[in-house]
Amino acid sequence: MNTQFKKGVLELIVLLAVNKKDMYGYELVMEVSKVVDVNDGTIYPLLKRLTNERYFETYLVDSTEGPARKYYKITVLGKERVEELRDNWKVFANSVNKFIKESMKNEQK
Amino acid sequence: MNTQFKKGVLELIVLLAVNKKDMYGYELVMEVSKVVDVNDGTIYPLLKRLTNERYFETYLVDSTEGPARKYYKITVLGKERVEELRDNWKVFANSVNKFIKESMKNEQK
DNA sequence: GTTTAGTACTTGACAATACAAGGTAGCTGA
DNA sequence: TCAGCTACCTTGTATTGTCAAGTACTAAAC
Repeated sequence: MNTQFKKGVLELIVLLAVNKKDMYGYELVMEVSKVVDVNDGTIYPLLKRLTNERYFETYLVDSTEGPARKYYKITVLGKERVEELRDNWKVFANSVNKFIKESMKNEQK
Repeated sequence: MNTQFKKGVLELIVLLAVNKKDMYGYELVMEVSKVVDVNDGTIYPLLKRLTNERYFETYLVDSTEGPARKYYKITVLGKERVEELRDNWKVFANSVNKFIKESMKNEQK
């Protein structure tokens, strides 16, 4: 998996996941891993940052399977951020795809 | 424009452009700018890196409009790299798009 | 003939983000 | 009790893009 492609996109994926439903860190690692390979040491600092930036709020819930789970819940600000990033991504991905198509028309032999 | 999205993709775009035809640095800055906002101070170091990694070869051509132009020409290794990155990008972009679609189905109100 | 605008490239300090590796600690079942 | 899973967190490092500054060449305007 190309590490560089992930830059910035992980934030979008995490926001999208939490936007769908409240999730705890470990659960998010599993969920996000379905889409892109990701290390848990990448997710936790990201969650912290997004919480600091007021996109998430957190609450603890006891678990019978281990230590308490820290759940992340999206805020109004977070919802705005999801939309912003989602739009940015679409525009970006479309321009890249367009450029790829055009450059495949006449490659050098 | 989201800076982070660009990471890694810029390499693909530059490779695609040079794969299409030999180009000089300044020309590439203009060409790539059509797709994504980019700083010329970003492109030149990237070209140097890609040349060091044997994806490009270079040659100088005099110009009547300023200093000599350093042209970049793609190598066999570079062509392989283009294909690899292009495939990686497609897989990556598709998974992200799929995840976006799925998460839009049932967002939290 | 000197200034100006545009072309062309380089360098170095900096910021953001992902990864690897490591640590802490709770719970369950053998 | 201790192995294995769950759950969370931190630190050091590498990669890559940005920004700012600078060098230098040419043509055309003045």
